[in-house]
Amino acid sequence: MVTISEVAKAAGVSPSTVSYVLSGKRRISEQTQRRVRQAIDTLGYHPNAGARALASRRTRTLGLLAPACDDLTAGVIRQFINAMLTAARGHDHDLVLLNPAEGTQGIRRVTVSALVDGVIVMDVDKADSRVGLLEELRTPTVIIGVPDSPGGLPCVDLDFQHAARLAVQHLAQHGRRHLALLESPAHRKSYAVRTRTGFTTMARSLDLSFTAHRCHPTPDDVRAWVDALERDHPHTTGIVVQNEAALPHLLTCLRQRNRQIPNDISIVAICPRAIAEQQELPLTYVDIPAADLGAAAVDALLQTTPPPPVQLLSPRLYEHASCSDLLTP
Amino acid sequence: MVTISEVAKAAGVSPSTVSYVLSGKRRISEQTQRRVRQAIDTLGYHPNAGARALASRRTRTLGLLAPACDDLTAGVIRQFINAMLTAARGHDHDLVLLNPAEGTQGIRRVTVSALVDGVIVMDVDKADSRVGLLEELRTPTVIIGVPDSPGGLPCVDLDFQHAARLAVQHLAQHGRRHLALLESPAHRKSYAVRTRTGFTTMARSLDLSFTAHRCHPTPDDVRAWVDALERDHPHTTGIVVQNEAALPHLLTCLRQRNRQIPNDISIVAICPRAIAEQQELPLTYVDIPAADLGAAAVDALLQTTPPPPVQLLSPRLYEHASCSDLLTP
DNA sequence: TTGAAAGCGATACCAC
DNA sequence: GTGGTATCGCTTTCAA
Repeated sequence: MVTISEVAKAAGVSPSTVSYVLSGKRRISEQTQRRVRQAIDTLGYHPNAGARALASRRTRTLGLLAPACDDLTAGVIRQFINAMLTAARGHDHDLVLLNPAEGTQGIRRVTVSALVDGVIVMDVDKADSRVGLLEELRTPTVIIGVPDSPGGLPCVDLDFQHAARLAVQHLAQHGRRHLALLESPAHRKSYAVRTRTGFTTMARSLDLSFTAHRCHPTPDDVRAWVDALERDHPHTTGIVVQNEAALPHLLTCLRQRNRQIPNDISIVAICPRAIAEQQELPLTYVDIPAADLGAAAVDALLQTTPPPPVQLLSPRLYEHASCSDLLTP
Repeated sequence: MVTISEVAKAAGVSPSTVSYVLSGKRRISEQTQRRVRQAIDTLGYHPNAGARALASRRTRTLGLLAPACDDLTAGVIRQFINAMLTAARGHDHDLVLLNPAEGTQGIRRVTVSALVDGVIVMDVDKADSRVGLLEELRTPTVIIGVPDSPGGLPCVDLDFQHAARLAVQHLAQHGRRHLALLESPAHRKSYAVRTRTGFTTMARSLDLSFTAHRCHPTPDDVRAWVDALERDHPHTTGIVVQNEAALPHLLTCLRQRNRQIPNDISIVAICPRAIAEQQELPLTYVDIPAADLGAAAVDALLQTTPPPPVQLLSPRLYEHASCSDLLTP
């Protein structure tokens, strides 16, 4: 193992000088800097993470509490994780995965054992028990999502309310006056509620009829959801899909029933672009910009300036063939 | 921050005693142990990770190099990650995510900076540049997958050759004598090759006709794949799907062409159970036991006894409606 | 512009 | 069965 002293010796300087070259916290002459960097390169020196953390009281590591889902939403989560990993590495930080199964204790452990400098919490419930603990621990924290009482913890999220409004507005502009919202079963999550709020308020204000129901992303449940829709709201001509995992099943089901998209029924999904593009037909969608959100979360955590309490990214709608105005009412 | 000395003081013992109570490397009287644990609990003590790593030269952290895919295979990857996280925590270890984008330098960095005690590498190519580096670094490593020249690095994987044989055998038993293999585009991965090998050898030995082609998991490409199949091998009555992300598109496509499953054509997928069960019909599948594989990898990394060079888990086939013998040839 | 040295908090060896 | 303490490799203050 090559240490800072060896580098110092090789460069003919003291260990502290090497340290300062690395941290940039002191002016070092060009000369010396070159010699030190030279030595670092030739010896292949990397500072010992433990020693560095011990001395500086900073670990350069972030904890990430991500949901443990294994269904189709995994793709979205994965995009978030990738984005945050890239952003963290961009700030010369590492990412350790926290186990959701350990709940609140896991967070406590990594923070009080000084394994991480901060924590990013995804997938918070509207009323989330972890929020209280995080505040109390006074560890830098960023939440992806917006719990009912963030209690001072900075939140980063897509403006789902706005996203739903965009979707409704778009459908209305294309002549759809009877809408349905296909919701995910995650009714405890704030994004679900905010989406529904945006959906209903916009539908009301445009004087549209509407209905909204949750549905598990399984073929059977989606079929049942469509059954119920056709029975109770047979005039529905537009569907907003908040439950991205249900998309393939929904499209399958509608096709089996010979419901033409967009002629018989239009669809606007609220989901990441990658998901929308994997579907069997070109979907009009409001993007969930996972990469931007992940990067924003990491930046908020690492910035020296305190981040805004709630940072809602503006949604954008991408128009494709699943909603256009071929309909002749 | 509560330190080991404070715990020691509170318990009326020396710091070393506290350390030994925690590590169990020395016999400590019941009495003392109770007092120490008591103090630990009331003070909420967790040893400082950096200090511990520095003194013990072990970080209790594992590096995980997972592929950064964001498509449907993300679900599989996520299962692996969950399994490994759980297994690692079960051994009182943490997991840091390595950035595939940093390639070989990332591995070097975390090992020489003593951020991790070992590395798990997923998604290795048949000929993978990282293998050489890992050997040279002499960091404990486990590979999930089997590169052509593991060069002494332990490998853990499903026995894909056997898995493909199971699938072929099953189709043959149900009267299918003309088979196709729907491969993923990942022809550089060893599992792809091993699957194909198992497929072809078993098909030959059972005197079946067969064909195998790669396909991107997009609706269009799958449709083209089916087109080619119907044109060049119109008698095909059984498909083995190695490309799990293409499954939904394949099922969609076959349905659109009124090809009944399993009467007209049978399907056996090689994929994790969770994927198989998300499809629109009950698939017969050979399970990729991500949880078992992940756990096996972590165990291999953390066991004191050197792991076997190549550990191939036996596949198991689960029978459902996508392959049964309703066919009357 | 640079060096010396005092910690950081745990481990594990040497004593008893 | 327990205590004292040198040590791990780095950061950062104090001094020059």
